[in-house]
Amino acid sequence: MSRHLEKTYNPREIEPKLYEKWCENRYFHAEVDRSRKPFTTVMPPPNITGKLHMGHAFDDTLQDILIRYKRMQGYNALWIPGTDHAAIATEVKVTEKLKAEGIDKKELGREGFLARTWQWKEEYAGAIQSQIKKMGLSCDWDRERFTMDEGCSKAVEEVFIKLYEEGHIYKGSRIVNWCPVCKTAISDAEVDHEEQAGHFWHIKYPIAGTDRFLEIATTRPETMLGDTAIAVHPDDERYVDIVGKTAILPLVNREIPIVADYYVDKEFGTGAVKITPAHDPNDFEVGKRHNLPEINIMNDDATINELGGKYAGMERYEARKAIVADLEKEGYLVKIVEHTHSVGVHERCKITVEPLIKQQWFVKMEELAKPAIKAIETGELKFVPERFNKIYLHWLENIRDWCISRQIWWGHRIPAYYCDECGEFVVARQMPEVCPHCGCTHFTQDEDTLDTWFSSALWPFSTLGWPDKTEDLDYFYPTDVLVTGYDIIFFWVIRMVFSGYAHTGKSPFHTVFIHGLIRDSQGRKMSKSLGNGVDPLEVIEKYGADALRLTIVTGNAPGNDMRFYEERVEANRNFANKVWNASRFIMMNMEGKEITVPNAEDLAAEDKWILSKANVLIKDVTENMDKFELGIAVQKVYDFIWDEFCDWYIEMTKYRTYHADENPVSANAALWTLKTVLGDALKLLHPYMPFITEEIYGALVPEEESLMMSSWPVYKEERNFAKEEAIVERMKEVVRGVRNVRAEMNVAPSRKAKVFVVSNNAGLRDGFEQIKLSAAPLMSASEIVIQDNKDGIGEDAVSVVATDAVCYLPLEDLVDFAQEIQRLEKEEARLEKELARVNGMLGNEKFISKAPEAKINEEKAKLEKYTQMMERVRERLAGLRK
RNA sequence: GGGAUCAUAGCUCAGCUGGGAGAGCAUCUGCCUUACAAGCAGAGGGUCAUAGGUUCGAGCCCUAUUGGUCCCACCA
Repeated sequence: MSRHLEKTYNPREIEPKLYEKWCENRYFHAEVDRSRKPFTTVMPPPNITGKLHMGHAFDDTLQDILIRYKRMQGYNALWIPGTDHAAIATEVKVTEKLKAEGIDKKELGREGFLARTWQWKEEYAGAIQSQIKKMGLSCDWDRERFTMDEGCSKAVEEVFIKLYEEGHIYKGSRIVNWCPVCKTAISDAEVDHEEQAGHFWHIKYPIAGTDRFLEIATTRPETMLGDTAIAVHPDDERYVDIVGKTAILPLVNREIPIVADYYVDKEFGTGAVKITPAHDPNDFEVGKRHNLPEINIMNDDATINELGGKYAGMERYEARKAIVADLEKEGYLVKIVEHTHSVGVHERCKITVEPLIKQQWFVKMEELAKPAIKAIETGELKFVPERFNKIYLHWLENIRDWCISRQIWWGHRIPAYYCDECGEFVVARQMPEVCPHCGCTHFTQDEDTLDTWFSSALWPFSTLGWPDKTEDLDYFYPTDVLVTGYDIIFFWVIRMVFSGYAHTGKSPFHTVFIHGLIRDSQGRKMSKSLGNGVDPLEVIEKYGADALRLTIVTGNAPGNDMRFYEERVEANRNFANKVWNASRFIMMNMEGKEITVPNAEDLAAEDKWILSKANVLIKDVTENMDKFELGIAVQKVYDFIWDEFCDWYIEMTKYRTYHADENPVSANAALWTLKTVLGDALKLLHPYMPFITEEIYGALVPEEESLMMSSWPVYKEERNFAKEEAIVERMKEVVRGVRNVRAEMNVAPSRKAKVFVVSNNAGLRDGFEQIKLSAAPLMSASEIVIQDNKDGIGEDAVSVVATDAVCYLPLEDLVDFAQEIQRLEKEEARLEKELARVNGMLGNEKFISKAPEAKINEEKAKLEKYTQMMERVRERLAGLRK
């Protein structure tokens, strides 16, 4: 007995109810079960800085589709959810919030600030969790994690110590990207480059002991305060004689050497470069080669420090102005040239970063990168789409050391302890008791915290219990697929892969499934400042989560960006409604009936046809999903349900179900087929539209506990019905032809007419005979008469030519002869074109000799079919023209 | 400077390993046919950016060009 479905599909009511049921039954939960194969995915942990946006909805929907699919296939599917502490990003947000409350972060102190941030974390992680639930994501809530929870923190500490002990982590003074607003060092990956209009200031430096000058050009004149040399190319004839001499730094009056270095490009500018080792990464290198002093002229907030003489205390751009003015006044400024160049900005606050020399902690990357590179070559790791292999490899092959220390409070504090006496440090799990260097017993922990990506890099195994050797880790790790956007390959994917190899000896996943970004309808990135972001929750509220999910995963190629259109969500909501109503109709017909499995011979041709179609669909969809072609897969299900199943099959069952008393066996066969095919279609659709499919399935198959826990349909050889498929396809041609004629002649559907089908193919006539009652309503036929001759068909009947058959509509009083001739002439022209094409191919000797035989036979069959059709059309035309 | 990617119907985009140009939306026509007007049945609309090449056959493969987007890179 089926349960009733409500009259209208109402996602708002259904969705939360089902999600609750899934959770209550713990369907999302996975435990170690050695009898089954695991399928594991970790959710890229969203930052606790705010609500989820469309990008998350996209990313998470893709994962949910994969997880639900694999779960139905019988895998022990585990999807670990969680959130990321997002070090700097969160610290900035909390600081802003405090500021709005009139609280200065420093007043609160480290402990107080962290307490407030944990409060913030609770609030936002909760909001994120409820959003995830709204989207229907089937992640294992019993295993929800946070990058700063106890286990993850332990993993971070373990990794830091291990890498330090192995010599992969070092502390050193290097040029780092310094954010003067966040007042912390950041990694290269956190710097965005922006093209900015700027200037080249050409400045002349006097050469000591001569009356000559050396002209240089710079985009950052204020850095001259820290110049410690001028460099020229060793082979530059213009400057050969002055290498080894010194120049006088204008305004500062410091004598600086003129050195020769291959770094300088002879062709560029004047061929002479000012060297500021403390404020430029290249100059830093040059400085090392020539043992130049490093003069840091800036404070942490990018104001000039005491080494900047009269400019001390000025903000960097203020100082720039003042210096340029002074240079001009004193005659050192040669010229100013307009120049656009790329400027590094901090991705979080968009402030221009300042390269500065700082004591920081670094991860030495060269060795660690090697296995991650090899992983692609050996195929242990692959990207989908494949083109992202290159991007990944290019970055790894040119990797630089990773600056991991941050001068902020929110994050994992570096486990290094400094002796209060001698200043030496010890890297350890706990504060040491005695200093190995001086024997002192007082220590202070390093104030710095780690880059937020340091902990996310461990996510695939820290969430499974690493560094402990847990059962979970042994069973679920390595994970299978990682789904993420191309924008964080560098930040995250690469770091997970090398971390996986370094700490577990394995790649943390075998496949990285990369997707693009969601943009607004004009193709712009969704952003807060533009106010063009679309809130997934609002869309869900209006159209339901299923419609949103379907929209997100269709209509774009893997790895490409997609534009978001509300119209598309609406169209998909309409599809949901279509599925709902079709199901409702089927269940209405099933009402009160005991449906039994029919004998094969009781199945009508149309039953076999749709079963056959569904069977192929199952195979295709499974193949597509295995290749991560999720959009293609669901498009096929969509087309099948709407076109084949609803528009053809359901329509064809109406006669039999409406006249069940005439032939109960046939009616049962129809109902059974309806139920079976709908059931399979719901299964195929379930990963994409979990809510509506679960709700319907519950009513359709109440004896089963849940659709999400049911098994994925499989292709069955015995469901191939080629003969019946062919007959129904022929009948569809007839129906289309008749409909066409009626439409063109403006005959109302209410006006039923007799249809004659004439064919000299006995098998086809027999097949048509069996399905004519089912097909009649589709063409508003009062009766379909099938015969092998034209007896009883008036000369003025309109004819439609189909493969192997002609059908006639005696529409005497409705037909305009001239119009009918025109119609047939159009048909004749179409066939002529087709024949020309086929004849062209078959008449081509090269085609015959080189094309595969199957293709040739295919074309030969077409030739025969079109020739026959042409004969009939011409015959008919001749008759009409008489 | 290097690399990726895109250019297909009015709009947004599919088109898997080469084998008769597709979808959704929009437009037009006709239908309240007892599951669905969030629907049904039809129609119009494309030199697949340009030029070569490979092939029996190219939207698809190769080369070049044009135009857009993006990523990477230390050019002072």
